[in-house]
Amino acid sequence: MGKAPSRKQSALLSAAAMTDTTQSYESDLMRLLESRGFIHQVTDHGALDQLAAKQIIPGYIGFDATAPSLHVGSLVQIMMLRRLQQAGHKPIVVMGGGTTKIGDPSGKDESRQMLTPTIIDDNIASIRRVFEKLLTFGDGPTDALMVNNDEWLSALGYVELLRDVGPHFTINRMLTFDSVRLRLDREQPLTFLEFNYMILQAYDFVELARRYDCRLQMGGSDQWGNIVNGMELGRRLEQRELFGLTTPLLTTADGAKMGKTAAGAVWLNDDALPAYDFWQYWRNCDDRDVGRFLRLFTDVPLDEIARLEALDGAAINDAKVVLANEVTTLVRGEDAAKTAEATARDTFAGGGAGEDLPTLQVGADGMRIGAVLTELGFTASNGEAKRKLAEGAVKIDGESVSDPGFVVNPNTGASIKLSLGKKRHAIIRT
RNA sequence: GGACAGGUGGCCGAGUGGUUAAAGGCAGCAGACUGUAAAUCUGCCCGCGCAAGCGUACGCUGGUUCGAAUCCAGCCCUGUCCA
Repeated sequence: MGKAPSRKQSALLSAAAMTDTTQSYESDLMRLLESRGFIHQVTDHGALDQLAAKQIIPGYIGFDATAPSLHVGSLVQIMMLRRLQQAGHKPIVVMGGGTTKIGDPSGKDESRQMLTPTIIDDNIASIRRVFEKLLTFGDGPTDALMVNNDEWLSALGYVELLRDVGPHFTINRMLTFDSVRLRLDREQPLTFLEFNYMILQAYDFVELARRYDCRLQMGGSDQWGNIVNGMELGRRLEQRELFGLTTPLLTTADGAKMGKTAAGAVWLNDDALPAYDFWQYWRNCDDRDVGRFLRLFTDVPLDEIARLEALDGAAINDAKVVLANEVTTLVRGEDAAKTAEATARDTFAGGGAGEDLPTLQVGADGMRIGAVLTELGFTASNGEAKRKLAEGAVKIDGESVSDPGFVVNPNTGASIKLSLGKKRHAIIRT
């Protein structure tokens, strides 16, 4: 309650600051990015603004192909490409098929596993499905494009690469990069293989500039070094001015990296995470994150966001519902969002059980409650299930159950609502 | 190739012969309070088993010992310095 005035004040202040910086840009692109909180660092604000004001800029972001789906941690970058297209420019999605064969040292505690080409190709095809929801692909001047850097990287000759690119990198400089230093400081191995990653990544920018007249690379703030490398290499090899822009490193208000929950990563693909869980992820975000997330991850107008994030106390929950609905609609589709919202309403507000809850079929003889919990993924093991039972965290149709011998056995045709804690619910049927 | 330091549970990090399934912290889960928030306090936090109990675990393999994460040997891996 006491916080109310300061929250309102800060909203006003940020609105004022927003107007201020926004007015200093000529291009729709820079105004849009600035006002929605996408800009952390830009290599040359003014020049990029000028260029964006007078021509279509092809810009790219690189993505991993290490898994069949990207997760929420990549959503800022995806949205960045969406904004680029919204502002009338051309987004290029670069899939790191070639670099995935090597592994990226950036901030990783251990070397990435190398994947076979078949797996990488499958991953790329799967990841593409999310991009198709958020970007418009095609052959037009501002249509999105997806390319695999394996196309050019695997064709490179070692001697040629050394001759053309090698002279432009110094080891001294490379050693100063965070991605490298982190590994050295932590006394973790960094192989020559991985060390070369930054060279290949820089080369991507050169190749994209040649092929598509790509002028801009974007990425997370941890990619700044790589981006600058690419720019400089491109400038030297192509005599062309290139730009780099990074997004703020996105952490939740309590400092954690985005996209991790108890159950694991918050995957974007619908076959990797149920829509209900995806929706819940956003619904459960920290109060302090709502406004920022609305600006970054939804197309809700700024004045509406300003209103939503100024809501006080429990009313901020309305803003979280809007956030969950909007993001889920963008990434999973409108139907998924509606069903998830309805389920949440039935379950939390109504105390019932919505249709979108996870469902488990048990046999005619029922199933021991510990096994049910583990089967649902609510607990990791039978032992944990028993602990939760002892803690009184498990409820059947709202009634606490603590007996580990309890057998869940719904009547035929009927269903039982099983809950672990306040947030995790499931439906059990025979 | 040599010298030195080191490899402990998801992570960090104590532990140098027994009451050690292994201190402490972080992360996580649950309970209380709330608003499906944050903060705070409390409990839990290897697996199997209703339970008694059993099985695994301190880089790997052997050995010493009634008993080892702890001692010994060999090996593997990492770091720093030297060549």
